[in-house]
Amino acid sequence: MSSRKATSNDVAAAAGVSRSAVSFAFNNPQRISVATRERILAAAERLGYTPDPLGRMLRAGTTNSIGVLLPQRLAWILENPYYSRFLMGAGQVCDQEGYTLLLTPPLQDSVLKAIPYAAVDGFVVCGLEADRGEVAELSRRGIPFVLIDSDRVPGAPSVEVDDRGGAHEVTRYLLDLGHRRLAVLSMDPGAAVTERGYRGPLARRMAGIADALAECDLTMADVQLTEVPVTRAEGYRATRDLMAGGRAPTAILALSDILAYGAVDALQELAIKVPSEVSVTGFDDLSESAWFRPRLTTVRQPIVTKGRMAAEFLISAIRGEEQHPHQVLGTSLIVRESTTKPA
Amino acid sequence: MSSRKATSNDVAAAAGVSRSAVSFAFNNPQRISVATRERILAAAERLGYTPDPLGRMLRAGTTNSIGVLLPQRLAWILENPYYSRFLMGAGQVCDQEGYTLLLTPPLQDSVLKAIPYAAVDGFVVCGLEADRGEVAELSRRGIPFVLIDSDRVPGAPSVEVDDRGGAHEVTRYLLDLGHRRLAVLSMDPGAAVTERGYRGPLARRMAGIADALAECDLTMADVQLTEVPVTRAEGYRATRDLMAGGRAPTAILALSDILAYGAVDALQELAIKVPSEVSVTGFDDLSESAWFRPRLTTVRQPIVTKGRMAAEFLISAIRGEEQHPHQVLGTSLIVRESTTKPA
DNA sequence: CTGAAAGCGCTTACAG
DNA sequence: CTGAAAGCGCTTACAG
Repeated sequence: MSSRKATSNDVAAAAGVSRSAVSFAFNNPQRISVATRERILAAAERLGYTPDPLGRMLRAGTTNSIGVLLPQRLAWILENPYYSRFLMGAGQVCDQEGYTLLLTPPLQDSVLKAIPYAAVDGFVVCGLEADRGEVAELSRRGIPFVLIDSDRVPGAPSVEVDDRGGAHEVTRYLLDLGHRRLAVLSMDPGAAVTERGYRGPLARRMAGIADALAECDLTMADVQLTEVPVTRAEGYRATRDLMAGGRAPTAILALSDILAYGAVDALQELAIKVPSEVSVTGFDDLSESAWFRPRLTTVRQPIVTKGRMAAEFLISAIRGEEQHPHQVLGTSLIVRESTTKPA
Repeated sequence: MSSRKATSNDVAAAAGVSRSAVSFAFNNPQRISVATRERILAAAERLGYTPDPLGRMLRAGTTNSIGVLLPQRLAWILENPYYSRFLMGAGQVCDQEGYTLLLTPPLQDSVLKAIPYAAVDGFVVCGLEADRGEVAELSRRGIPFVLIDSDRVPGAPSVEVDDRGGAHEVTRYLLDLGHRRLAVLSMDPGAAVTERGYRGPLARRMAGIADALAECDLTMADVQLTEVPVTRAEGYRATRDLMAGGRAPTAILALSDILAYGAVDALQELAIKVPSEVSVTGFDDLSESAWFRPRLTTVRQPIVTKGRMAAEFLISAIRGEEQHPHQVLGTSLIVRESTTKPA
């Protein structure tokens, strides 16, 4: 038993047949006689032969794998329940269609650089807020891709959510309840983005908030905006700071359920009653939000559906079927127990 | 612009050089003159050429990707926070070492079948409770692998947690508090496993519980065992049933935090106070458990570390460095607010 | 029923 | 500094 991996050549030699026969034994049994086949299989077993997937893929021109091109390192992505949900949706389709899922984080901090190294039949591209050549690189590679959580790029298929409408609806709801001292707890857009304003879903949510404020003759200057990384601990910390400040809000509008959980944690610790003293809203409607106490009022976005559709569109593009240029999914306001009129 | 993807051949022809030169232009610039290089790059740009990753990988004999061989469909795996944590640990290492992560679910319901189709340099194998030839197939493929959450297989490297010790400790803790009417809320081991008793981590946890019971002259027959799929809703449902039964427990020992959350949900809905009327314990110590109300008493297992170690061991094996045959990580009982003496 | 050949796309010794 | 050749491992028309 040599240490080198056995190839179809070795098996062919051992069984006294050609490489074609070996391949047929594995992939096309009816093309060779039973006797030959058994001889080949026995030799393969003895040598510990297994067809090399890379050779197969190169030959077939297909990997049966779809890539998820991620905007951040894996450790951060997988910490975020939003991405778990999204990947679950994409995973459903992979399960169904027999694809594996390649998680592709930036290479040397560059999404662009990761593109040419992934052995996949297509990409779902996540959170590409500012296109820094990624779309061009993707087209150059000549494999299909679908954008999600991005700004719209002409000619690039995408699956989006009506973030603007969702943010408008929840803001309007709080305003209609009578709240005027609003705090917005937003996700940190990251250093790169600030120079030219918001991008992607966050920009749309901000616009939605502004829309609603304008309807009540208010502007963004009338709300307290805090931007933090999306973790429960950061939501907690930010809320403690907020409540310690001069003009405490009567409602906290979080742009993520995770941040809303942290906000409630902080308020409870400060013995401030939710919702009677301060209302709190989230965004996403993660499954925990229905179990959370108080049950969280939030904007539901169909995260799993988004993942599912993105993967479905991608796979039909891979198969050369119909093209789906853009798809916008609706949101809905889920009113539960964490909101009420201001005291 | 033809629809066929450009290859290094096309670029070579367009630039009037050999394919070697094209390769050098991309991978080894100093081997050719600046002028030639620029001519080649210009041609590549014009033709939209990008080196094909599959050709490159086949040649190099390396994919820069590690596979995670999963025991269930992606949709189920990604629904389970346990796996998110585990993948986060593995992801940390991938980030650091520049690997991508290929999620490889069973193919046609067979873990075995998925093995030869994944273009990876090695596998982390999860939850292989009963070895049905997977280990042999893995060895045959001739790439390194590390087992997680498995029974020990001779010669197969693994990273484990001291499930038995953890289960012993929490059971003993409840017993020492004075609880004698215990209900154990366990994960459903799946149809295949029951015939020959428990396997893997679940078997070890059961053994740990039995150890502790024996120390108080009790046996498994003295506890109420319920087995359900690991979701909060199932934990909730099972607990409602439990409390409706004849001899309601004074303590519920859940073998997963998720199930413990569901148990508390049910108790709260039944207006049964936790912990004063019924104590509840979990297993895992997910990050939410510290935020949960009442803060959950649970067995902490180092899930992220497990993922990290598995990936580290795998990568050093891929690099032909030292071998790490078996590693057992400790657990610890985290006592919080969900447990107290029986009423 | 079986084999020799071509080719998927790439890179790296080897000559010149 | 540059090119022709070999080869990574596979499969599938094409002959026989």
